[in-house]
Order: sequence, then structure tokens, then C-alpha cells
Amino acid sequence: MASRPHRSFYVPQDIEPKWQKVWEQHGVMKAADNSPKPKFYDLVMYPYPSGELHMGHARNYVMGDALARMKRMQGFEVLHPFGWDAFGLPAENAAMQHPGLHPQKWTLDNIAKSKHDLKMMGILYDWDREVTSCMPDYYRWTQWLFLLMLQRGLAYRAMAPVNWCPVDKTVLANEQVINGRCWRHPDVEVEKRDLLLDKWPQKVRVMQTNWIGRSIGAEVDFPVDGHPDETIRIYTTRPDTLFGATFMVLAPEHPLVEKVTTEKHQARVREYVEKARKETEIERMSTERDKTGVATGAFAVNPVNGERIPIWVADYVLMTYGTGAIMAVPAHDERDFEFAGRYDLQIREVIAPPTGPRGVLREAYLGPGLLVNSGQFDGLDSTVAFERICDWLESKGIGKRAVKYRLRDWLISRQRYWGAPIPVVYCPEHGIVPVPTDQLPVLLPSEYKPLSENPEFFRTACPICGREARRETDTMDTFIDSSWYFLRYASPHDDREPFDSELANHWMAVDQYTGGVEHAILHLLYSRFFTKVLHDAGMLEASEPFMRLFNQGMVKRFGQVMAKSAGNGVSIAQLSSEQGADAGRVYEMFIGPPEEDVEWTEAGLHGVVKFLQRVWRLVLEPDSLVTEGGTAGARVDADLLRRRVAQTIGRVTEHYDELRFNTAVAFLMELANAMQDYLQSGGARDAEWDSAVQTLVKLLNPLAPHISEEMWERVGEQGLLADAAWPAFDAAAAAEPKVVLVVQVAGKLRDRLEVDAGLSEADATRAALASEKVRAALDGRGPSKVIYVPDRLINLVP
RNA sequence: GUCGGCGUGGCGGAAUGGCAGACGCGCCAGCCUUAGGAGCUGGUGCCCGAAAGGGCGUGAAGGUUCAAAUCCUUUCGCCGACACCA
Repeated sequence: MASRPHRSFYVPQDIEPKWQKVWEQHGVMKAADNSPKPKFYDLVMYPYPSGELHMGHARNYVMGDALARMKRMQGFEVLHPFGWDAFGLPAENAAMQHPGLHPQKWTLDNIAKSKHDLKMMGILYDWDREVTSCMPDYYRWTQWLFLLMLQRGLAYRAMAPVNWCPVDKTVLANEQVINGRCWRHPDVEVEKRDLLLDKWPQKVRVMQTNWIGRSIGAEVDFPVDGHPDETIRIYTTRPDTLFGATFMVLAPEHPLVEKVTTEKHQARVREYVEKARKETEIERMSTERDKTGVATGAFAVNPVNGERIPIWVADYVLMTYGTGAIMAVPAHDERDFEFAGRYDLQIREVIAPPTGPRGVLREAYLGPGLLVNSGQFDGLDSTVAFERICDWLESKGIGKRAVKYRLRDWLISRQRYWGAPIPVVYCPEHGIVPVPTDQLPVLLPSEYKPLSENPEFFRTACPICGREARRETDTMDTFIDSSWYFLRYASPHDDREPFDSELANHWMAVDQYTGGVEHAILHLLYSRFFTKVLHDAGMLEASEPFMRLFNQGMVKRFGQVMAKSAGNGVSIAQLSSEQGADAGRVYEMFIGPPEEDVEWTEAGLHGVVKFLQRVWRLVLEPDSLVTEGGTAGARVDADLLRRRVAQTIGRVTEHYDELRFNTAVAFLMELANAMQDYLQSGGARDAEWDSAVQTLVKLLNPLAPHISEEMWERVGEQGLLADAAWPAFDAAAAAEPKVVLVVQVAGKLRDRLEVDAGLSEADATRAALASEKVRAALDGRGPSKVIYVPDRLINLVP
């Protein structure tokens, strides 16, 4: 057809590599340390380099990139760095499966592949700041920080020997010792948490709170009858129920078990303890299981009333929490109640519920109430009694208030090759000697075999006396590596210290941290812990590392999370050669709410491809969209177009800022629709149109950087779009002169009226009453009440 | 078991007290085309009705309110975390 307008087609393969090269040449995402602009630290969790990336990985990187690009255009100096959590088990597994393959080679190859994939997606980072945790210039400082913790008394080596042998049946073995060298978490930052973490997902805050497990109670010493030198120290959160303690329970590993057990009970207790020791942690922790235990034959004395109560051993009491011993109050504790029922132990009510019958309890009563059977404390409210009894215990010196945490010690050592060596030496003379910091890094030997089998590695000289000594042959948990990488980005090449305090103070805290919820507890808690320690050590001003945290949802396909192992990943190379990186980027943002898991479908991707093609035509070939004799869905004149453009600027900017990309894309589509209607309405290609085009292209840029950059060039704009200024929101230009006022009668929709914006209530009421439909609905009854929400709704209540 | 989140068209979802279903997919009709997994135009929650119009509708039941997808109570279902922490 001769009259058919010339069309140029959008071919992503022609433009994407071109712009990727240009951005790299221009150093678009390089962050300047000395910029006068306000800083914005935009961080995505650095990944474990497991191989090629696919679109399941890409989602949070696109989010981070889109935010970084917008913030740059808004005039921020953006730090958007990337790195690799490069130590870890999969590298060793790969090496074991492919003899001759070194974990380092596997890791570095994967990094190269992944880096290439990220660039193909048009995701920009300041690669000059790339951090790779398995390289000596990084783990040197991981080791340095370990020594700092050690020096500050936050890391220790348990003194008892490590017990590897399950054949060893020594009852006295100490649970904590098995773990060897541990971190001790200090009693932490819980108080300030809610104040500082208000921009964290509630879910993560709750998870961390539960994990830390702070509880308030008291420790009380119970004398042991017939053993004047021994007392059993228990921890309870219910000191108000002290008079209801009718027996004691020791954990099977408790050191006093052996001492107090009477001759007669010796055999049964030993048998029970041995059985408990053989069971796995998981078996023991199961709530499903019936509680079991044995009596020791010994008795303790309840210090409040002098009563003799039997001492039992039961595995529902854990040596690792509290003091490893409890006073059992069956009337007011579910677990003790169950145990007492099973072994026919006494149950004594000491808290009376405010309502309901007293006397025989069918289940433990856990709530508050008035104290009974409690001597001088009878009649007190249980919350008051809590404090009074604590006071009394403290005045008598037999107990005190105590706060406990559920946190376990952080076991950092791994009996593995592919990790950062723990920088410690064992000297026969001087014991544990930290490697002096000027001798760091303790290099991981290049030969791939266990460090404990590598004499060249572990044979060394004691840093103090120079005599022969042995290096620690365990490596550090990779969580240590990732607990401070965000600080290293501030000065990634610093060879004098882990990070330059001045630069770290400039960039920290991270303004936006984006990553998977699977790190909600460990990684985030450890990072907060490191930050706290470095703050206390005077190296860092920030006391919290991450201002705003976001957990993106996962990308699924065929009902399963995209994964190499599931074989359902959409590869970046394939996407790039078919629909293009931009389409993939926009699609993953449009696909659903950013925090929700989403299902990738070809149809959905296709919809986005169509959208990009339509934008291309709108911007570059608007004539091709004007149908002969075609009509617009809605008349869009220049004024309306101008308002739509202004409104879109406001809405898209706000939604990008809040990472609500799915709705932001919808707004861009609406603008494109309005522009199309404008053309169909016979709108001129004038300044108004040009401004709409320019705005659409700019707003699209963070999500679809290649196509928008190409269109920017083709319409003759100067300079890189990536460097252009973000459009400013003009509230006056966005204001609608006329609004649709919804008219309700008794809460039911009866009419819609187009009225001037900002109408007074009197005028609105008059307009509403002028409506036939409204009068019919009122049926002669005058409105006795009018609710008016300006520019939105008026409700007439008869 | 405890805690938390979520339940809206055929589908993904939008609306966080004020027009339910934005935007997109799919579907239907028309136009264009040698052709179309292309493009353009219009329609599309359900029910009654030829239409005008009306009624119903956000897992279920109840409540608060002039007004509820949104707040409260109970309940069902799905997902996630924790799981004897004294």
C-alpha cells in the first residue's frame, strides 16, 4: 500500500550492546568520593557466584539499578557497587565432582560469567569497587576484623578439649565445648531497634526479635538437701510462682546430676542421660514428643518456704539455655504440667485466675491473677508479686533479677579448605596467639587439600617466642566475610586498613538495601553486630548499617522457583537475543508486587514487548499510529495531555522511590495510552507533544535504559539520557480544573457530576440536589446530613 | 502448637476508610492484511432486562461507620517463620 507510512522497527539486539558500551566508556555509574552532591548508597546483597545468572536472580538487581539510575538523574551521588560472596561450600563440591578443578578457578570463572550477564542486562555498577571475598586483599581484612573481635573479648576459644568421639560416654561432656571456638554475642542492641529499623519490613524485625529471644526473669539458688556445699541455680521468668515449685528438673548434661544422684537411682539416671546424649538435637527439640525423665532420689529445698522437693532429670530442659536447671511449677507451666501428670508429681496452684473456679486444674493456668498459697505474698497481684519476690530474693542474697537471650554462640569455624583461614597460632609455650596484624593475610595455600593435612601451611613459628607452633587449620564461616563487605565498598583498595573511616562515614549508612528474605536473620544480624562493634571501637559513626531494607519476592516458572537445578531458569543470554534485556527488566517489574513471589510467563513478557514497541512508535513514528478515520477512546487535547504528563511525573517518581515498580509501569502505560489518544484526537505534533515524549522517555529510562537512550538520541536530544535531569513534579500543572463528584444517597451511588474542582460544600449540595436521579432516590426526603469529601464524593443522608 | 502474612474477574494484579476491578494478559466483535502468534478501533465482574435501568459482588459469618476489599470479632483456606527457651 503506497500510503503506508515508513516504519522503523525496534530491534533490541541492535541497540542494547551499543549503549552498554557507551555507558561503560562514560563511567556512568562511577561514584565520586568527593562529590558535593548528596550521597545515596544503593546496595543489593552480593551473591554467591554459583554460575550463570538467570532472570530469577535478576529481579533485585534490576530494582537496585532502576533506583540507582533515578537517584543519579535526581542529582544524587550514587554508590551502587557489586561484589561476590566467593568463599563457600559449592566451590568445593564442584571441585570434588571434577577432579583437578580448583575451587578458586571454579569461583572466578563463575564470577566472570555472572559479571557478563549483569552487563548484558544493562545493570550498571561501579566495577572499580568490586569486592571478592575469596581474594587475599579482601580476606586479609576479614582476618584483621576477626582479631579485633578477639582483642575486644568478643571471640574466645573454649578451654576444654574438643570431643569428636561419639564413643566417649563421659556424662560430664559440656555441650558448649563441642562447638570449639565461638563468638559470643554480647547483650545487644535490642532497645533501640524499633527506633532505628522503622524502614525494615515488620516480618524481618519480628524474626530478629524472636531469634534474639530476650526474656526477663530471675535466677534463684536452691540448696540441695544433704549437700551443704551445693546449690542448684535456676532461671525462671515467673518468680511470682516460686511457692508453686513442687519439683526441680536438671538437664541431662547438668554437672550436678552426677553429684546429687543417690546410690539407689544411679543406674537409671546414667542410662537416661546416655540415651539423651545419643539423640540428635532435632529429636530432642521436638514438641510432639512425650516428656520423659527420671528421679535422682535427691531433694532440693525451696528457699521461700523450706519445703523439700524432688530433683528430676529430664531432657525437656536444655543445658544451652538459662542455667540448665529449672524449678518446675506445674500449675502454671504447660510443660511442667504435662511432666507432673505423667509422673504423678504434686501440682499446687499459686496464682488464682481473676474469674472462674479455683482448685483442681485441668490445665496449667498461664495468665495473671492473685497469689494464693504463697505465704507473706498472698493476695498480691502476680505482676506486683513478680517485683516483690525479686526484691525479697535479692535482699536475702539467694537470687537476683536476670535477662536471658535465646541467642546461641556463633560458631564460626569450618573444617573446610575454601574459606578465610582463622589467623591464630597455637604455641606450646604461649597457647593461643593471634597472628600479628602486620603478618596478615594468612594466605590460603594454593594446593587444594584440607589445611590440617598441609604441613607447609600449619607449621609455623610462634609470633611471640619464635619456637615451632601450629596454625589453626579451620577456616571462617562465610557469614563473617559478608558481615562487613558493605564497608569495604567505601575504600575497596585500601591496603592499610579494612576501610577508610572517613570514606565509610561519608557513604554509610546504606540508604537502600535490597535482597532475599532468606538472609533476614543471620546475615543481617551479624552485619548489625559488626557495625555495632566497629562503632564501639571508634572506627565508624553509624551504629546501624542499613537504613531501609527491602526483601524482594522470588521469580517462579512452572510453579517452582527459578533455579538451575529445577531447569526452569530463563537465561539472560536467551532473553537478550530474543525479546531483549529491556523487555525482561520491565516485565519483572510489572509482573507483580515487588515483595511477592511472581510467576514468569511468556504471555506476560510478550505484553511488555508490545508496550515497548508501542512506545517506540509513539516517539519515533507517531504517524504510524494515526488510523485513517480512526477515533480515539477518549478525546485528549493539549491541556489534558499536559496534565497527564505532570501527573505521571508525580506518580511514577513516588512509586519508584518506594520500589513499587509494578504500579509505576502501569502509570507509564497510561501515559502512553493518553498520548495515543491525543494523536487519534488529531493533536498536533507541537511543543506539548514534544514535552510528553521527552517525559515518557525519561521516566522509562530507569527500567528500560537501552531503548530510552536510543530514542533520546534519535529524537535529537543532546548528551546521555542517563545523565539528564529527572523531570520535576509541578503540582499546579497536574491539577485538574474539573473533577467527577460521586453523589451518594444513604451511602449508595446514585449519580456522578462533573464539577469545578474545589467546590464548596454548599455548592456541591446544590449541584447534587439538582440531579434527577438524586431527587428520585431521596424521594421527597430532605437530606438531614451531608458528608462532603471535596473533589471526590458527596453523601446525602435522608 | 505459637507468631506473622495473604485470600479481589477466566488469569497476574490495582485501590489501605470515599466511584471495586487501574494497568496488563486472555477472550469477543469490527477494521486492515495474500497471510498473521503483527497492527488499529471498540467491548469484556456476575445476574435480571430488547433497552433504559436495576440488583448482587473483594474466602465465610457478624460488628463499627453516613460510607468497609480496607478497621474490629469469630471462622475457614493457603503460604512463611519459629518450635519444650523455663
